[in-house]
Amino acid sequence: MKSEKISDAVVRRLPVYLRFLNELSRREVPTVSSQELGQKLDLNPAQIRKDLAYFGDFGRKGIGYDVSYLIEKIRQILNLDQQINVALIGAGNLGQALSNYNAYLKDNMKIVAVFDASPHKIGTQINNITIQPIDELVDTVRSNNIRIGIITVPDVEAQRVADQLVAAGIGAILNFAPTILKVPSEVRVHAADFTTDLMSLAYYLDAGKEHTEHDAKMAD
Amino acid sequence: MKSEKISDAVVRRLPVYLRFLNELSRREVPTVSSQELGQKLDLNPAQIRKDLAYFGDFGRKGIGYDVSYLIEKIRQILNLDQQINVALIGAGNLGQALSNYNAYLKDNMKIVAVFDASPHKIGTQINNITIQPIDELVDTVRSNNIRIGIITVPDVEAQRVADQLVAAGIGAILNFAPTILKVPSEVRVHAADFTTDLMSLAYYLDAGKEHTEHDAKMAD
DNA sequence: TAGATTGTTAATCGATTAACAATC
DNA sequence: TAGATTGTTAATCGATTAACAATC
Repeated sequence: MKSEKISDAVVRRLPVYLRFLNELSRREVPTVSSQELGQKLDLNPAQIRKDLAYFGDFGRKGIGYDVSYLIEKIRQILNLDQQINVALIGAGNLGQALSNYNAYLKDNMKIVAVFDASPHKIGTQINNITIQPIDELVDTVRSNNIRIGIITVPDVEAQRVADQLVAAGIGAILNFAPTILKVPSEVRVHAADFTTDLMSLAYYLDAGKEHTEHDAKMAD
Repeated sequence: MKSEKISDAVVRRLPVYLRFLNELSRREVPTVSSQELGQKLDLNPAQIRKDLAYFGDFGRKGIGYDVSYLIEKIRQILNLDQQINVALIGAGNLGQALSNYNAYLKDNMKIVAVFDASPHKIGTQINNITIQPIDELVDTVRSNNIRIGIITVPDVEAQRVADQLVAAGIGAILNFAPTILKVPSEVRVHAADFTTDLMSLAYYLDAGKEHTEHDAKMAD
């Protein structure tokens, strides 16, 4: 066990490992090598070994990694050995869709509160959770030990919601709004806006279209 | 204009620039410096200048970047000076939520077809688009010049859908299913699974909880 | 034992940042 | 002109990959 600084790139790969290990576990595969993992996950085996070695010596030379043991360890690393309570702010289409993933959010993550600004949504239920007004956000986050907030409100409201999450002592935010949130450095933010993803994908499309780069302002 | 290889990191920042530039344009701000951009977007100004300089000399020394001109240029770089047709496969909750973003997808990206496997969804409308059976995917993608596919089907079906998109000649895929898709190297895939994001965020939560690392298996 | 595979060091590769001459 | 800001080179920083001794 080192105490180097772990990079974000490493942390982002851990859930990917976990997901595949869970599948192996379901199939009752007892051990797996870094080579096998690398092949399935499109990663370099050396990278996988290095990633895991940051946190401990989980493997056995000549054998590989014990699937159940590695699952247990990664869950510990990701704090998923305890229940992590999550709040969802914004009960529009996207928010409702995400709240349905509660079932998928095994591994101890759970959306336990949903907030919305719209008066006619407040009080209604969504997946057995009663939608609360945003005024109640700070109190509810505090009293329910909510550690992560998912922002699915419109663009212009995102920063205000983030401010309230911060005020309530949130640890991390997953932001689906297309805005750069300003938060204190101890609060982790991940951008999850899919329109940005789509636009960057468009860049790679020219393969099929011959890269026609004629000078439009030639006549000058 | 260089012809170096442009890294994915650079390409992913371009839509972020574009988004903020569009806002400046709306506010009728005529020019912007790399310093201002950097401050608003939490990026190093030198990085912004370098990113843009890969594609051309868009700025003016002593002045900064002309907002409208830079918007035009970034849109060209991202192929958004033409309409990019997008298909959505999987009309569940998440798929429906995303299809509502069509309005947001200014900048010339448009979901033009929606597919689903479920017989009782086929034929119904979603945002004025008739849901088609997945059998029709290959033909529709080809005949409508669809370049990007968004996968919102369940886990186990994702690879099959990806195979069909590839067969139809798709250029890029945005994958919301928690699977590593195997596709030929000329097809670009972005993972957009939010459960993975959430799990990696959980890693950063220990700040508040004192990192209690007691050996559970001491008595041995 | 022989074969396999880890953990880790060293080498490589790539991305970010600093610094500054050029110039508007 | 003086001040501001670009484009770009060089320096730094960080992440990935190769290689291999240790060892199951």
